[in-house]
Amino acid sequence: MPRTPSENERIRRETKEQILKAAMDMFCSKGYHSASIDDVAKQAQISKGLLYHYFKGKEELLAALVEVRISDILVVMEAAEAKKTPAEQIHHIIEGALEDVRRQPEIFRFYLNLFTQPRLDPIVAKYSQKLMDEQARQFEVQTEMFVKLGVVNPRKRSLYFSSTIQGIMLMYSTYPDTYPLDEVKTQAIAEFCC
Amino acid sequence: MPRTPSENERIRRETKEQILKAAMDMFCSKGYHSASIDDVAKQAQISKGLLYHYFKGKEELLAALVEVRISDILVVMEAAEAKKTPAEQIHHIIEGALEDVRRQPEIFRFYLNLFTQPRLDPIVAKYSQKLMDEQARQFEVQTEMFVKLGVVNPRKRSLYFSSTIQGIMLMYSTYPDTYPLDEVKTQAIAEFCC
Amino acid sequence: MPRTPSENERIRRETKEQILKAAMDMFCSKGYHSASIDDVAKQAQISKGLLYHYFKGKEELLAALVEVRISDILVVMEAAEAKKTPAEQIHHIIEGALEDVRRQPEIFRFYLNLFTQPRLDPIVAKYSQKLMDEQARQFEVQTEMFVKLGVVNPRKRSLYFSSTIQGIMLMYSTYPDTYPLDEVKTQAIAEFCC
Amino acid sequence: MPRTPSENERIRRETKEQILKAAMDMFCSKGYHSASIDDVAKQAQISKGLLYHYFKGKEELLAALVEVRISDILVVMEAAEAKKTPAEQIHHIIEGALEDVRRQPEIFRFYLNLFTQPRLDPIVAKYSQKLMDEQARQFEVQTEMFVKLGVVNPRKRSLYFSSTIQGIMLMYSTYPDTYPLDEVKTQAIAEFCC
DNA sequence: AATGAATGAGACTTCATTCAT
DNA sequence: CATGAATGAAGTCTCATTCAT
Repeated sequence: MPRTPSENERIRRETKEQILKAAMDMFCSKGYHSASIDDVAKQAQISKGLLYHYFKGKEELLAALVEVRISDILVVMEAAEAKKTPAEQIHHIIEGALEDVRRQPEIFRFYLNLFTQPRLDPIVAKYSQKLMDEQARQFEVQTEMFVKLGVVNPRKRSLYFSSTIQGIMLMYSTYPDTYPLDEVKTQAIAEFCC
Repeated sequence: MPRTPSENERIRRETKEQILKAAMDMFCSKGYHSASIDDVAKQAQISKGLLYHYFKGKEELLAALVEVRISDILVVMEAAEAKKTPAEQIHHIIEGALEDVRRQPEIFRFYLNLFTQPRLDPIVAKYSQKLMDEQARQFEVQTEMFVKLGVVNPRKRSLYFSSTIQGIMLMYSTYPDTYPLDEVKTQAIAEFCC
Repeated sequence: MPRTPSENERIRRETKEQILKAAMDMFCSKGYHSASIDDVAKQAQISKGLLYHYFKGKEELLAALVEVRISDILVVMEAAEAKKTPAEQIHHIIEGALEDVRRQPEIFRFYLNLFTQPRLDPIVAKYSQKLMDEQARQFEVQTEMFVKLGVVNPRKRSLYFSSTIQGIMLMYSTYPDTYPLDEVKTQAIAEFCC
Repeated sequence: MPRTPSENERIRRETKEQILKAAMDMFCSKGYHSASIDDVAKQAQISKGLLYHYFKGKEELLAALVEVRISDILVVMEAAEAKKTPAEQIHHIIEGALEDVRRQPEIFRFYLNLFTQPRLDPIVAKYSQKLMDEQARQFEVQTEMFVKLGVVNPRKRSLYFSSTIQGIMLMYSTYPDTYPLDEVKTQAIAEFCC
């Protein structure tokens, strides 16, 4: 008795989700290169064959995860843009970024790791670039906020802001147990939100 | 007649140096996991066998490079400590860190990549930890400088300072062609050196 | 449709058997250290990868073969114990041991070779020890037979018996073409079975 | 100032001796295949290069050791032949063989290991064969003793005798700490020397 | 949709041997 | 006589991917 098409569709979606979650888990805990397809399939509790049925290969898993990451960034930025004043907008970016790294420091580490991957790595570089492109696009949006805020050199200020936030995220994800994220967040808000 | 011990010593030193340089090159351009021993040997223009004559394995190459990195960090910090006023000291740290990343952004990227490697990676974690330990030690030294500077909460300030510097280095090494390092450096000096 | 679990089970069993047979062949003809995994895989007409799919490594092949050997020894000893009189029991041990070496002198040679391997060989020693332990256990059983036989010093007699049988097996497996196994067997039976 | 020819000759002999001793040590403790040329050179406290100056390769080391073994066997057999009565002759063989294995069980193990090496092992087989040939030659000498002793079937008796002695040596070298060599020796003498 | 048996390229490493000095 | 730097073939093992069912 064959499944109905809609049921098939649901199974497909759920299984894909399950695989992506497993891939994120394994990539985070072992690294993209060290995590094997076997690891991912076992974590997702499916067979290797089925994994290949859903994703063309290891690379496509990475691609899908990067897509998710990009859309996550977009969500935060769009929510920020929806705020009325530029101060609120920047405040929202800080909150969004720092609360995200607080929730899932390993995931941030993973993307940062991707980012710092050698550009010659034939597979990884492509997706690293995608992330960089998206970040550059969001940088323009953010700079516009500093323009509205009326600072002297908005582009430079925006860059310094990004550097600081990235640095905080880097350090928190490195020392998640001891880094006083709240206090540092306050300091950042004080410096950039007026 | 055998070679004299001193000549052997010279050959050993030079070949080791050559290998380490090749290893740094390949690890930077392909990443630690993706660069093969073959790659390193070819880059160093020696046989795989000779590489193993000098280093017990791939891991020992990494260990040696990490040692070099740690001693580089130490040199900057000691030079900073030798300065008379705390403002000069912090200024020297900023200069040291940012000029280093300007000279060799890929090398900074490589160590950052090591840093963001999953802690479960059995080989890499050990050396990543070594770097973290050294950085923690240097953080204490740096905090002492902020104490002397008389800021309100020196530890918090020191942390925020480190986060900012790390963030700048991260972003510069990501966009070495467009990032206005000089201007950002000026901004950082203005913020932290008084 | 996937294969049924039972069919997979069958395939696994058969392939494993095939590999173990090939391993025994190659170990016998080239020795444990000299036979390469490639040799075994080729002999079994499978790929190296599949071999590793079934056995964790070369050592596990050896382990599996030693298990088989131990169970072979057990079978003979249990059959001997089932006999009614001690004379019959000892007679059965002689028959079992000598007919085994007659059927497969190379296999006996292989295990003897394992036995005489240096204790420091990190891999081999473990399995050599397993064989020795089992032999020691069987020696106790055998000594009990000599007790029942009523000889003066049963332990010493049992040891002398074992030495003789081992020596015969050693010499037959060394000169299988010329050694008069039947006549020597008769001599041994005459000496030990009354 | 060059050495005198005779001094050179002495150095050569001593160094060769030293190397052979080191080779025996390493082969016994690690096995012929597992012991590396480096191991032997280090044990002999000389350089690899010098070892190759004295011996063409690993195989020649084995050859030289086998020569030594053969001449050791010969010494015992000739001493036995010099005895007056056949009973004394056989007694001397027993003493010679068993005291030898008592003194150096590992060395006996090593040669037995060589003996049980697969015949296809291209290197080892040759020397294993040499040992077998010599043993066969000595077997004839020994059989003649049993002829003089007046036993019914001297050839068969001689074979049974060899098997027993070999078995005792095998078992003693396997359990040197617990095997009651003296008592078993007495038993063997009682059985074969009258 | 689903399984896991099967493959083969390529990774790390060891080691007998050669050679310049 | 003596050294140890240097080589390269061969070995063990991993893993992304394919395929029959």
